[in-house]
Amino acid sequence: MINILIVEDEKPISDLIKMSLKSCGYFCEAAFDGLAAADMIEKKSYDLILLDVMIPYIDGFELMEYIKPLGIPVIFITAKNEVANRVKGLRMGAEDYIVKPFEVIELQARVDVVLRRYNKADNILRIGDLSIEIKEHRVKYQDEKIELTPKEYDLLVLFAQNPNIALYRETIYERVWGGEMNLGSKTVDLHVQRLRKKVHLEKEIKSVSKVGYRLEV
Amino acid sequence: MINILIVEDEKPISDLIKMSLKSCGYFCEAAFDGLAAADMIEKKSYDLILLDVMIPYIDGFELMEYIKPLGIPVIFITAKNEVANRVKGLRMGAEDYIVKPFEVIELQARVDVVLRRYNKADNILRIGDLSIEIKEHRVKYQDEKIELTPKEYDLLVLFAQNPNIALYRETIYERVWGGEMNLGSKTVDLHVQRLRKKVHLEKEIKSVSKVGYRLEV
DNA sequence: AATGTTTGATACCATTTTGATGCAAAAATA
DNA sequence: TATTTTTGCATCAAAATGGTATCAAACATT
Repeated sequence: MINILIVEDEKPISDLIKMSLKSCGYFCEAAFDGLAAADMIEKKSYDLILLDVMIPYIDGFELMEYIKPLGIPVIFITAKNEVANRVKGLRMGAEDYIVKPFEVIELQARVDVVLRRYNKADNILRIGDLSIEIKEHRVKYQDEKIELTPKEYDLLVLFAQNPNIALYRETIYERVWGGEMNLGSKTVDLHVQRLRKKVHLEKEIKSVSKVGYRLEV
Repeated sequence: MINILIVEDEKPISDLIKMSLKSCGYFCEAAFDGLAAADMIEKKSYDLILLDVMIPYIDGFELMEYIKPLGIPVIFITAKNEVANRVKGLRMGAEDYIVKPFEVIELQARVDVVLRRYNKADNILRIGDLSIEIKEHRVKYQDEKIELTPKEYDLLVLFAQNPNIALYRETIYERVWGGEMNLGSKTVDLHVQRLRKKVHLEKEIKSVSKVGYRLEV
């Protein structure tokens, strides 16, 4: 779950952002001044911070200095006429900025881009203690690397992308191997067995009689 | 020297950009339509492309598809009322966009940010005891100079700029050699072997079965 | 032209990946 | 419960893949 902190003193704007990002599946929290924001950042690690420059107590730039060493990406929120602030923000290491008033869809696109850049957005799939890093093409079970063969990896990604859905053998074959499955082939079964063991999902990958398999999470 | 390509059909704007980036120490070239741009990109490798969407012959989005596999960052240039285009550009993988008419200083800031992000500005890349001095085009292993051939060097830089990312053989070929890889060619493998030995990254450059290679740091 | 370097094709080997087979185990069904 | 169907799993051989040595063409340098 991706955590975004919105630091913005104008409540209507803060609410608008929160709503629109929630609708993209992100979890958001709001701070209405710099002090509150600093507190929240200390307590919890966020994946992204949306930061207005003109906020009470501690301004956005000061807060930025504090955030920078943490390596959390920041998108500045600035008013239309604040070119100098925008530039300053970028030079200070902000990933991006957005100008008030903004189109919601554009905000979403920018957030997606920054998260993608930081490998936060859908790059990591999780199933319990198992994590699949897509770009890295790497699978870990509690920080311990697991070596998978290409077919096993593809199969695992397919399950991870379709949790709780019963997948027909034919569907699995088509998606992982491509093309039609020979009638009576046990290729899929075989690979499921091997995968189950390697990634400790013996319980979770259930067989569905007559159909195929389902990953339960 | 950093090379920037400006793809923009309005001459005054193109000139303005060129002048302002030159004053920042960047080397700039201009293309006034999509076709010309495609030609230039083929001939030479740029560090950054500024791309207007509305250009003759081949539009910016099409061109973007072509640039994408090359791994060259793109900043879109859009008109004020083209929100949809901006969003589309970002979703297609643009690093950023800038809205016409823009403040010169802001353009400079954005260019700097993108270059920094791609480690183009930042001169020394490090992988353990290995250091790559980009400007000097020099590689050292614990102060001892290592002689690399041009292809080996490019390959190493590609890995260094994409640590922990699994790179497909096809991607590697496109980025280092340019153009399509012949099916079944072992050119990439061969160069990876030679590079591994020369720079003592036998352990770190891992092969990813059926995919390609990943530099682990 | 002669030399050395860079590059990529080819062939070969070791290793890994793969899927077929047969049978045991489990589950579904009568 | 008995029977049938389906799934789990060990074994093994074929196929695919990556690593390596060799070699010749392309290229630059003298």
